[in-house]
Amino acid sequence: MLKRDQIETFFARLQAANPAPKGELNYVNPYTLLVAVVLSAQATDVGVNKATEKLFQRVDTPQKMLKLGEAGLKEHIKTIGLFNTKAKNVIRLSEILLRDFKGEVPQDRDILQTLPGVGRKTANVVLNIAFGLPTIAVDTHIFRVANRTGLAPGKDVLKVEAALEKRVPEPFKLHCHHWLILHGRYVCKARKPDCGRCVVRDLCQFKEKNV
DNA sequence: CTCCCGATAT
DNA sequence: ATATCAGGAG
Repeated sequence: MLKRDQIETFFARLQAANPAPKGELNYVNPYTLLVAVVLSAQATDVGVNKATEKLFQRVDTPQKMLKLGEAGLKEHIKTIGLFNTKAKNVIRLSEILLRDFKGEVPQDRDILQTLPGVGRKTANVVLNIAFGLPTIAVDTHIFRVANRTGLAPGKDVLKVEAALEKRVPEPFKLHCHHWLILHGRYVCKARKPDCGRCVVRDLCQFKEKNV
């Protein structure tokens, strides 16, 4: 496990490498962000953006989504994996938002998690990105980076989230999600980690460091 | 733990 | 050919 001063250095370097980190999923408002994140499960952001580009031009509210309908939605997202269940979830989720929340996205994690297709990770992303809260969403990339480096080891995503919550210094909390995910996607990759270009290589506890 | 399930990288 | 991709539900 990394020490406190090492963690400070860790994030200071990621911040220096990427001062204004942003996610790579496209959206136009909290609702479309929620939909985009639901669609992004086990899919690449590039693939999701390709499908949502046309979709969000026409559909950016729960009302319009219900007007489009499940069949219409599937037509838009059929290139995304797991599209059948995702389409069902988005339609049902939109019905609930419209009926119980005046068509708006609740700013509450427990409520968000009651929506179909929305788990803890998706809820945390929406709270962080759409509403600016310092929640830490642990996806596949962050789980891998946290464990590999020794930043915040844990056997499951909940434990990693708790460890990050404890160990990430306050000034870095708001954007740590983006720094970690981008680092995981482009440098600390699942298959072939690019340790040669890693800015925290000297701190990292990964045993099989590549050249 | 299994199922969902297309596109992309390796 | 196969592992992986901004996971969640039964």
